[in-house]
Amino acid sequence: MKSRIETDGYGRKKVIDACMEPCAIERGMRIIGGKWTGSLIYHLKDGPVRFNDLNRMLGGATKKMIDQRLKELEARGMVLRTVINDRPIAVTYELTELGRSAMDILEDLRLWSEKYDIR
Amino acid sequence: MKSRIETDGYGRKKVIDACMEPCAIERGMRIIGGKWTGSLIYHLKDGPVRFNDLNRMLGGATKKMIDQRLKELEARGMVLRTVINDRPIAVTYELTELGRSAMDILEDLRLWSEKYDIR
DNA sequence: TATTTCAGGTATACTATTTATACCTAAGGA
DNA sequence: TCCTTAGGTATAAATAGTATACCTGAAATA
Repeated sequence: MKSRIETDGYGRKKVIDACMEPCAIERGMRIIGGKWTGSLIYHLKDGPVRFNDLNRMLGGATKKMIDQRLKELEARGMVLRTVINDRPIAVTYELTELGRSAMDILEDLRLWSEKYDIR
Repeated sequence: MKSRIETDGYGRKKVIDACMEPCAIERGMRIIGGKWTGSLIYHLKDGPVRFNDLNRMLGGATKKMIDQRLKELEARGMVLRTVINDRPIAVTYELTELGRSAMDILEDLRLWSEKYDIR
């Protein structure tokens, strides 16, 4: 975020150093701000959860969405997928250290949302 | 976020109290997690900025996106639009108190993004 | 025994959001 | 005169998200 602005005598401003590609905020949001991603991470905060339980916990998200988000997070090393049993298949998802590192942001977001009654 | 989980002897878990509608995290994300919204707010942190300057600062977002996001944020009372001049038209956008209240979250997100080199 | 349920997903079709590109009006500068 | 700037809007195409149904194998229910 290097961009600066200078103002001339007429109140006109000039951008001195625009950020030409997604800045840190934007890059972060693309990860934890994807639809359902934040909720997903947040619901994993207390330890491993199984796929269908996540699905039930996030009323409103489809299995496809959950699946896709979990795969994204796994690919980024934020979530760990473990097959705990095949036949009957059973899988759990849990946060890695990196995944857990986002919890503070999400907790702040939750508090903010509740404080200002965001709907 | 009332949902709880109970585990039986086989590692199977049951959701006791699922959140059936978007929880606080999700509701918050729908506001500041929209594409470009976080960046937009963040770039307003140092005071009023004009439309085309925002457009230049957020390399990658189109005017249409910027316009739409600013209108959303204005409608939520997070941003204030002021016409400082007509003929030649000049408009500035700035954060309200509510808009400013989201800055801590965004600042944390920025630090997180940079610390873990999120791309 | 037959049907339904659950696990963890995938397939298909549809809708909504985002992007790319061009354009608008009025004023000012080269 | 032509080009640029301001603050947007219009149109079409690409991408993302949703709703719904379905798959395999095991186990519980009728």
